[in-house]
Amino acid sequence: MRNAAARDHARMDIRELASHLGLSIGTVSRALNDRKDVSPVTRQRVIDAAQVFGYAANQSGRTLRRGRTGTVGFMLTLEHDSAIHGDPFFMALLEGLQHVLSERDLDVAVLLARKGEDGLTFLHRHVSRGTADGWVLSGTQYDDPRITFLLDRAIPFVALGRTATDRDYAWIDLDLEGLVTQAMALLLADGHRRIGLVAPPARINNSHIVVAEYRAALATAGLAIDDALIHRGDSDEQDGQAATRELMALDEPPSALLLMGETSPVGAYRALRGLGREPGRDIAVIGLRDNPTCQALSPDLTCFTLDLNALGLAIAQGLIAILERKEGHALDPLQLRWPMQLRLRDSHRMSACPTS
Amino acid sequence: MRNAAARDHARMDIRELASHLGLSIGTVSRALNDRKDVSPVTRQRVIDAAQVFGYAANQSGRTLRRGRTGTVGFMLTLEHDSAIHGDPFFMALLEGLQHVLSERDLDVAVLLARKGEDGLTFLHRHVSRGTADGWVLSGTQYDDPRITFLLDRAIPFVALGRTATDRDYAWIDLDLEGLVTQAMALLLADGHRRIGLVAPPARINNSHIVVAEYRAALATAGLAIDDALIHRGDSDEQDGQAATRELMALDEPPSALLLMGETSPVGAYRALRGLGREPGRDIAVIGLRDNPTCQALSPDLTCFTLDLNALGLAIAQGLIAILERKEGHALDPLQLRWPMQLRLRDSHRMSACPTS
DNA sequence: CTGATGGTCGTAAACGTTTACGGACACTCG
DNA sequence: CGAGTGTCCGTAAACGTTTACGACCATCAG
Repeated sequence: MRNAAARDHARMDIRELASHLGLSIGTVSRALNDRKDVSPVTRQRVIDAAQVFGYAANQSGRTLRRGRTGTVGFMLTLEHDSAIHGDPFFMALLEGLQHVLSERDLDVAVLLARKGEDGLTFLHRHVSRGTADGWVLSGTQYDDPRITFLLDRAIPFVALGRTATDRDYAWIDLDLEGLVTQAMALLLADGHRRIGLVAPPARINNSHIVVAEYRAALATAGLAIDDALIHRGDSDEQDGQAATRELMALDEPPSALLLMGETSPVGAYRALRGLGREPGRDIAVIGLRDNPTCQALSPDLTCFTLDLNALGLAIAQGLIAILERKEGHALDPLQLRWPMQLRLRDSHRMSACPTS
Repeated sequence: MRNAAARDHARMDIRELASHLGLSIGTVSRALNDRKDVSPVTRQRVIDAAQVFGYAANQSGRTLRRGRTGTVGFMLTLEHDSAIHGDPFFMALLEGLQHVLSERDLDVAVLLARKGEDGLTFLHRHVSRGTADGWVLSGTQYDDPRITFLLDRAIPFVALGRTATDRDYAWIDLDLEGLVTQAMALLLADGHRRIGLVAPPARINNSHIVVAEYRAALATAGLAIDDALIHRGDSDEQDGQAATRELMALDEPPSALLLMGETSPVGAYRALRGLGREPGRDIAVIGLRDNPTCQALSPDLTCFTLDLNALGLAIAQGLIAILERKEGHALDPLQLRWPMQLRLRDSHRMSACPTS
């Protein structure tokens, strides 16, 4: 027996709400979803009652019927691969995302891969369950099976980072080419001839881009390339420290370091001081990004700045374009290298100018 | 006409899978959900087929029927209130959470409040929609309406941080009492008599706890309390800097600083150096936590350590206990002050011992 | 007065699962 | 041989929505 008074404190039904109002569930639903075929006064009455009773349409019922969830999934594998990941204030990126998506009545859900769960398995599970209407991928690998999986199933998504595939899809990546080019130009102009590069691990796509651009910059300047000056590692603090030690132990150590990991500069500072050398005085250091961690460094780290919030906005807009495209209508996907500005601070200057 | 061949590339149905196998949907469902009344060979056949076709039960259908979502919501308001929040590596906490919940086949979804959306509105929306079976609340305020809301609706949840209510509910909070006591004992033993305190803003519950404990420590030591030495602020870098400047400008500036914000020490270092004073030499500094940001500081910051992963595990276990309790069975809720260890590094030592 | 029109609303059929129930069949035991 | 007992499976009714469809009524033109 369906009786409002007899029911306990469970969540309120649309049926219950309708009976309270003396209306049919159809009318209630139409009123709440802003559809026509409802008189203005009835509509207002329904909205008010929903407000009073704290009713909101059950997500599962609505999703089941509508065929879409109203949710965008942000996939988070808890490996510290991505450049963005380790950053606490990738929160700012989420903020930007949610800001735009809110206007379309979409929610953002950050989904966590389970312990030991492969990224593809994770995505597979959520996609076939229909957890979200669209996806934001982060931490993209050099050869990332998730991309082809989503493309094959025609699931809307935007990837944060490029991969090695030649298929067309939407991605936004940091403009690492421009970034390395700018940094190298600065160091070369300052007279540096031996520049150490600390790059991400080879499984990350960024690694290849960074190294290629580094080589190109040297070649353009007519300088020889010494592979011993190129280090690939986990792009964290520990690796930054180890890499710096390794590079400084060379017969001809570098006079400048370019560190492409978020927290690598912290380790580099530590390693340099362990060797009795002060960054910004004995050696030039350029970092990747002025994340909060690097902002704590002294002397101030010369590095690039990034408006994470704006990046989040762009991702959201790209995803919305895909979600809202018409059926047959093709769409050239968003493919954007996100520019970053070089901020000159203290760590790249040298008291004593190096001689080659 | 329901025809497998005629259907396009949409997600696979349980009906479609069943017809492929020549079984009824009931049997397929039972096989996949590990229920009895299915022969072993049939079960294996179904599982294999699901694997091959990449089938996973639609989340909405399942949730609708079962009455539970299999998801735990982690509520994230993007204000930088909480001590944990601003920390990127609150990721470690999520990792611990997911680790335990995975064993119960639960997923973690971090839900973001919309731009300008009140925390209570956000929670209200998701709870009445039935987004998750249980919730983890972070960034709890001194007087937090979310707590009473969830209690009234009998929704399972664990709060990360205490509030001012006297009702019984499950929470885990940092053991700020022990933390302040330890730090004050250390500083007092070192002969410090004027100790500056940088506390969170008054709307945060922690603020009251910290200040009370600070006062108690001074009283126990038989020292007078100078309210001018107590600063309340946003517990971020900017505020740490401003607070330090302010405290050092007093007629009798403190000889030691106790900073209860995650990134406050960064600002404090900056401010002190701006005044020509070196932390760990001219003044003693103790920070809250060795988060990645503070790990970049030099000299090394004396502060507390926290196993975020273990904290996540504890939260998950507390939540599971609530989710799995029997109907009539009462349960004394988890209420835990999480201990933190003081790590002595360099910033609390002083070359010249202060005289009162 | 009659038929058409338009505005409101109720009815019922989906959406994809899970699960209580019952049926078919094989086997065992008296 | 009959009844009882399992095992395995199919049937159908939920779960809470949205929405196509049709019914009803008032209004209005002819």
